[in-house]
Amino acid sequence: MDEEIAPGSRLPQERALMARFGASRGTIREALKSLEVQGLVGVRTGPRGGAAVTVVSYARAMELLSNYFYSQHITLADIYAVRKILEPQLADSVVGRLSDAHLIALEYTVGICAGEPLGGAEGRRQRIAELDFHDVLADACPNPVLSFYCRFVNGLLKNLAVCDEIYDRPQAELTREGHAYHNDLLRAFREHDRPAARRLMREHMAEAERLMLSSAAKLERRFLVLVNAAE
Amino acid sequence: MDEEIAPGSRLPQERALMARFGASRGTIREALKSLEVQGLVGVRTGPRGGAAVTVVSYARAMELLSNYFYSQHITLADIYAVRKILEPQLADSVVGRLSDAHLIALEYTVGICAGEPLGGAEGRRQRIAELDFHDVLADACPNPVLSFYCRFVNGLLKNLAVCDEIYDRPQAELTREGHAYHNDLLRAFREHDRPAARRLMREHMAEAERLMLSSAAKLERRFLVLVNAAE
DNA sequence: AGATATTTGTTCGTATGTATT
DNA sequence: TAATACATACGAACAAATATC
Repeated sequence: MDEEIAPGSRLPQERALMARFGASRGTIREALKSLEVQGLVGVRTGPRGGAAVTVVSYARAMELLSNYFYSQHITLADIYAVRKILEPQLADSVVGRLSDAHLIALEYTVGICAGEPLGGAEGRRQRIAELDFHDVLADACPNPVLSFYCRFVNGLLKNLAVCDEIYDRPQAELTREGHAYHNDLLRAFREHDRPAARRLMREHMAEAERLMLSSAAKLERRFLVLVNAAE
Repeated sequence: MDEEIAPGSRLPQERALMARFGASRGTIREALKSLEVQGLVGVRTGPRGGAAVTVVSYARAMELLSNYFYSQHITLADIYAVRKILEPQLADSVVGRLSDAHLIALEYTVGICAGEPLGGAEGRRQRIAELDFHDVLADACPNPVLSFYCRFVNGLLKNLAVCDEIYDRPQAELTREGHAYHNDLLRAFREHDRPAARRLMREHMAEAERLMLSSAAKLERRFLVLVNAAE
């Protein structure tokens, strides 16, 4: 029973499925398409092709769940209300569990954010790298639910329209504060200092929330000025 | 632009889509199937039928995300690590925001769990009602991310195999404690007592975690005894 | 490297079922 | 009840991709 749904195991080819279910090609293909969209199977052409059971990837889960949130109005305050409580728990959970590869990946993202605060496309790369730091932690987290929840909010911050506008302009304080906190967190992880990791992350999130909300408010005011000027 | 993706707006019929994209019926239908599985459109037959844009429902999002977690090994400890931090925040966020309908729904679930602790199918209904209490809170939560995160872990607790085994046997302490906490929470919500709501929920989750982990450990021991006896 | 066989991908024409009017 | 409009399903054929020899 378990072997039947083991990743990598292959489904019968279309012709066999047609015979098995007494359905036409089109119907079988629609069913396979459904499974494919859900990320449950992958389909290849050619000899030894066909549908094979796959593990649903994080990327696919993220895409599908994003569709749900598309119709919900999400604010920066909503996101940070969640991050403020999840991220300290995440930091706690990875203490003593970071491999050398994880530490190198963390260092790499810190390095990208080391220089001067930048705007435009370069600044955006800095912001993404900051979020990648947190993605690495989620990657090392042994709790699958906590890990997904954290990565998903990171994804929201990478894609949200409001954030794009903020990321477009240089964020001096945000960049400096973020870099300092990530450095301190890295040290805490190296020294297996669980209380410090938790505390630093809590402060980091509180500061990030403050600065992001402040930037968003500035943009809002600029927008209102433009609207008033147009009237 | 916005009106084009407004829920309820209808897509061109299949024949029109065939002309628009220069594709055959089968190809168009596979594309529509993809959108349908993602919960983005609903398709009806008959006159005034065809594909219409829909809002992705919570139920669909839950199903699709469940596929992702199917391949991840989730423990009760994982779930409660998340619930312990999310639910107090949820309780806080709904203070002063519960409608009469919400309060009635909460009362209803509390009523189901009022009697003697039961096992089997009846006991399972009690456990589900306990989780429905938390679902109502999520329903009233103004933060879409927090709301979904809480409801999803509730869904995990409703479906997890380990939980089914626990729910099958009468859980005296779990039932009594849960009923008491839900009653106290209800009072805190009525009195708009934010600190009390947060504190009660924190204690409630800590107790629930303790009792659930203890029950799971008992089942584990019983299982081991059976295995040893069989050898 | 190239020919070949295998399997999915796409198309067309047609027939059937179903909901609205 | 009958007519209409639309999705749903079928089957045969051809095109494209890909592994194997």
